[in-house]
Amino acid sequence: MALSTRIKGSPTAPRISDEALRPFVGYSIKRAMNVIRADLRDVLDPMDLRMITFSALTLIGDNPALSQAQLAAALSVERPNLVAVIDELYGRGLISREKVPTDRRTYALRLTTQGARLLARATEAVQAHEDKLLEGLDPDDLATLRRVLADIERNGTERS
Amino acid sequence: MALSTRIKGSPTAPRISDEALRPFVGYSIKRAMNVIRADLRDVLDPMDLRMITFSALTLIGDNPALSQAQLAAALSVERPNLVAVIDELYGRGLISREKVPTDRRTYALRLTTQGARLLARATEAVQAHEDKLLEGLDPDDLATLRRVLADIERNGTERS
DNA sequence: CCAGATAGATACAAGGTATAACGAAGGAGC
DNA sequence: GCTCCTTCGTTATACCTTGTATCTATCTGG
Repeated sequence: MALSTRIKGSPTAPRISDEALRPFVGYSIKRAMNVIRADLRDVLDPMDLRMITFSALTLIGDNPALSQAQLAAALSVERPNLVAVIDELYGRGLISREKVPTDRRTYALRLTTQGARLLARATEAVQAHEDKLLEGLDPDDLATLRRVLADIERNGTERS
Repeated sequence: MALSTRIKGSPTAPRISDEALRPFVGYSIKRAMNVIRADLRDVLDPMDLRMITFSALTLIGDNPALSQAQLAAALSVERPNLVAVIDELYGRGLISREKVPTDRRTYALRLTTQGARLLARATEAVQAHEDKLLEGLDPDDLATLRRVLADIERNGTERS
C-alpha cells in the first residue's frame, strides 16, 4: 500500500512513501479503523445512528435491564460520555428507562419495540458492511486477527 | 445471549457481556485502537507530541522536501487538518518550510536538526511502547495482522 | 448513624475528522 | 497571449470522540 499511495490524477506530485510508519502496527490499525469508520458512517447515517448509539442499542438488546454504568463498562467508555447517548436513544423512543426499586440511583435500560426494529435493520446493514469489507479474506486469517487484537487489548489494559 | 450472572454478595454491579458486538471485526479493531491511543498518548505527551505530529515528523524525515499535500495524501488526512500540525511543528522549530522555485504554491518540508533529534527520541519511545504492547505475540500472527489490516484498508478504499 | 463508594448528570477541554470556500499559482488547449 | 480548470495552502465551521473534575442523590459497610 505504501507504493500505491497515489495523489488523485496529479502528474506533478509524485507518490510519497509511508514505509517509515508501517513498522508500527498501531499505524496499520489506525488506517484500517479510519476506513471502517468512514464506511460505517455511510451505512449508519441513513438510520440516524452512530457507532456509539448502535453499539449501545446492541448491548441493551443483548443485556436487558442493564444500567448505564454497566453499559459504560462493557463499552469501555466513561460514564459521562454515555449520558448524551442514552438521552438521544430515549428521546427517540428507542429505549425505555425504568426506575429500579432496589436501587433508586439506577435505571434499567431496555429496547422498545421500535428500538428492537431499528436495531434489527441496523445490524443487518452493519453486517453487510462488514461482509463487503472482509470480502475475499481468509477465515483463518480473520480468526487470527480477532485473537491478536484481543491480545493487544489485554496487553494494554493489564499494565495500566 | 448474555450470561449476566448476578453474584449476590458482589459489592459492585455485575459485569455485562459485549458478545453481541464481538462478531464485528470493526468492534475489536476499535477497542484495540482505543487501548493503543491511550498508551501512545502517555508515551508522546512528555515530548509534546501527538499521533499526528509524530506521524508527520516521521514522514517528513523519510521523505525530505515533500509538500503538505503529499504529506496529507500519504497520511490519509484532509489537507485542512494538516495546517495546524505544520504550523505547530514549524513554530517549534522542528521543521523548515522552503519556498519551491518551480512551484511557488508549495513548501518543501524538511526536518531541522532539532526536529531530527526529537524524532529520534520519539521513535525510540514509540518502538518501546509497541514492543510492550506486542509482547508475547507470535511473529507470524503479527505478520498476518499487518497483511489482513492492509487488505481491509484496500477493500474499503477501492470501493469508494 | 456515619463515612466512603457508586450512579447518573453537568460542564468543560482537547483531539480528531470532514466539508465548503477562498486567493494564489500552475497547466492544457486554443 | 488568454481562457478554463485544477491544485496548494488556508480559513472557517461542524460534528464526533474521549477524558477529567465536580455535583447530587443514593447505597453499603461498620
